[in-house]
Amino acid sequence: MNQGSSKQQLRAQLRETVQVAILDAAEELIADRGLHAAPLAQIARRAGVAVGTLYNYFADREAMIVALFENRRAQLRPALRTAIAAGRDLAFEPRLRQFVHDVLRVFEIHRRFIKVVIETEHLRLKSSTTGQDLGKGVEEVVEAGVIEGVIDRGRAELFALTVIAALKGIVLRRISDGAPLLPDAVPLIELLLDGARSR
Amino acid sequence: MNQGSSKQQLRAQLRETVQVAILDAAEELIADRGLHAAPLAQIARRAGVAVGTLYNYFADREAMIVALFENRRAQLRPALRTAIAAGRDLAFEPRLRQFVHDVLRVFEIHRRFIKVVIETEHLRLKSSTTGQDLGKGVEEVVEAGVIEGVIDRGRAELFALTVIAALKGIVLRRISDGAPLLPDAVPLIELLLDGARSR
Amino acid sequence: MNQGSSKQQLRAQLRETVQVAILDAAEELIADRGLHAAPLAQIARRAGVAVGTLYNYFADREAMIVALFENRRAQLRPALRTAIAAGRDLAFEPRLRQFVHDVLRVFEIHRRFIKVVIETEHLRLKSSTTGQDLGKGVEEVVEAGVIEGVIDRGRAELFALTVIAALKGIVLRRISDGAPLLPDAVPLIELLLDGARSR
Amino acid sequence: MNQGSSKQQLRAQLRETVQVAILDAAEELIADRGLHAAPLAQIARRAGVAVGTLYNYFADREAMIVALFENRRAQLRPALRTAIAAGRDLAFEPRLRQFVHDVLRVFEIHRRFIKVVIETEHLRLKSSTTGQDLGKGVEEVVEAGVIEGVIDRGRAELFALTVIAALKGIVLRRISDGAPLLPDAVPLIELLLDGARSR
DNA sequence: TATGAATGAGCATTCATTCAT
DNA sequence: GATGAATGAATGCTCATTCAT
Repeated sequence: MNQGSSKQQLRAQLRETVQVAILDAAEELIADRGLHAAPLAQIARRAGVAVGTLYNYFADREAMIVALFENRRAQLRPALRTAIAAGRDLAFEPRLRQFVHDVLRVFEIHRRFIKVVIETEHLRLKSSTTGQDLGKGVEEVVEAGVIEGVIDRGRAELFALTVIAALKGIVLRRISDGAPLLPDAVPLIELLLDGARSR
Repeated sequence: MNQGSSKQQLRAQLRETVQVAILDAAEELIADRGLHAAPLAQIARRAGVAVGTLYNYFADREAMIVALFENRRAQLRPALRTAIAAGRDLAFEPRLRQFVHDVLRVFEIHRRFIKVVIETEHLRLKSSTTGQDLGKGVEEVVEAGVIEGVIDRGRAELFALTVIAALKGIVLRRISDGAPLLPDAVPLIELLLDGARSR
Repeated sequence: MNQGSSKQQLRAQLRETVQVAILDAAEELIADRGLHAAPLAQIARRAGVAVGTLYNYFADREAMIVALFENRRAQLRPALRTAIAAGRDLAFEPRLRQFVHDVLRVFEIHRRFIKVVIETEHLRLKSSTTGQDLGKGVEEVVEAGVIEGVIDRGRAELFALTVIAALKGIVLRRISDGAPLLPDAVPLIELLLDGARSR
Repeated sequence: MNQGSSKQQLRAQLRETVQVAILDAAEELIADRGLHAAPLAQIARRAGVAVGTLYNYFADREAMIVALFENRRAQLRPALRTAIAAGRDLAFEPRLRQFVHDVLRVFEIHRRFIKVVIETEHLRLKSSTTGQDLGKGVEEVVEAGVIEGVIDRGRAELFALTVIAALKGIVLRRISDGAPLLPDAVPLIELLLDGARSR
């Protein structure tokens, strides 16, 4: 077997490594201080490179942010799609359970980025579509619930909105507390399906 | 009776008028474009004063933002407190209904500022306490529900979190759609208390 | 008589003064070192203002350059137009003499800027039209010579080209030598009309 | 005879080839966009080499420019010298004709570089001596005219200046129009010797 | 007090130069 | 020698803040 790597491969790997370091640094800073408090100088320092190096990887600051969102999305989207598709054969309730569970599991892996996504949502960055991906997923599942007759069509929109908002709110809180996300999956579903009244 | 105003009073009124204009302009710009896209020059222009004038009213930009948040809070807080206090004699369910209704009514009046509050929450501005005020209110009501036995203590935190998140999410959506907030009050309460399952 | 100036007038005068200082500084630096060796920091220093101040007068560097060219042109163009119009009643030869004389007199007053114009001509700045103004003038005069029968139509273009080139070349040389421009007027005309052969 | 090339010779040839490619690329870019709009990265790309390679051939950017000017001058200068020397036995008028004709013929071959030379003349690059070479030639020829009594000594400088300026102006125009240079040789000489007046 | 011009620190970006492979 | 990524100084530009009038 060819265990060695060609010079080109080595270069490409090195490039990859540096790019990953830059995007990680950017994500970290943005998550910690916000998109507008993450100057390139700091990103470069945290990534361990010079400022000019950033421009060997991205055309400009915006392109770097776009790359960050697209890179993360490339990891998140398939998982979200799988989460949506996974329960397609299930009845509404188990499907919703499954979906929320899967979503939180994915979000857990990308905590830092999820924080960034939620906190920058109001900026309506064109490259930030993860929020929409989540929205689509919830809507699809809810629509299944409507068709199945479990959810009133008239209440579907509000329900979807609430699911999305609750997910974001809880995730944000847990992330800021350094707490895990998954434990909230089951109680949240029960709350949303059966209501808060104890029986 | 002294119907006239002393020169001092006139001065004070003028000051008040200008300050209000400045804070309104700031709020408007921040709501429209974000905290970091609201330069003092634009705020001054929109307020109809010169840049230098801003510094006769506020020590610096941050102080102006603080003043904006405190000014609005001064209007919101009493209303929120009233909303909390109002239902103190009611049972949990009607109290929650009342509370959510009152909150949305207050938020409706301050749509623009509420947008600002929610969208800047992640910046953890020390002066921004409206979110906490809301949180406190929800927690107090929920606590009443726990004491009354309607809400399980173990689920209280999640329930409170969900109520808060749902309120924020729905309010943000309605504001961005230009839709009124109040129509969501009743359905939301029903959803949260009884669950999404149609019966 | 009102010898005093209103506050506004004073402000406007001050503004004018500063703007003139900036454009002069820019012209000086560009004349000395070239358009691409005149950083805003140096222009500001030479004008005795801070860098930021430049932006109170011009939108950006390019706008400043444009303003420089337009300001100078506003002074040069009328003089060139007058130079062209002045000899309209004269026969070709005296008209050409008059024209060249007038042109050199105007150029003498704006030596520094003329240097800039000639040396930046190849950059084809949209705002730099003085070269064209001169070209138009020469062509008009030459056309009069053609109509009068003094100049062959077939040689008119080359003659115009040569007049323009000679003017630029001589002017540039005299400016770089610190010599006056006018003394060349008469000999140049004689050379161009009668040829170099001594008789 | 040794018809083959040693390894060293091959190396030297390769070096030569690459250097030529680099200088050509530099000349092309500078002619098209100007000295200050020709970054090394673009020169390298156009030459088909990596940026770092440039530094194996030239100490730095300036040295590269110097090399470009010296390389071209090495081709131009002999031709100019020949042009000057060629007419040494001729009378002034035919000598001037010959000279201008020869100069334009040489310039035709090096259009691109001549454009660069004329347009960068005001930068007074130490390495750019082609303009001086031309000047020397014109002066020598004119001096012959003075000695021969055809040109007044008092008008010699102006005549020389005008010849040089006219040559540059016409050449620049023809190059920018994509027109050939030689057709202007005869009419230009007639104009300069006999004047513009048609007889 | 109101005004708006002046200031300069901070930021994004470019590009000649260096250097490890 | 060739490569191209890394470097950081230089530059244009923004904007909160200061200050003379």
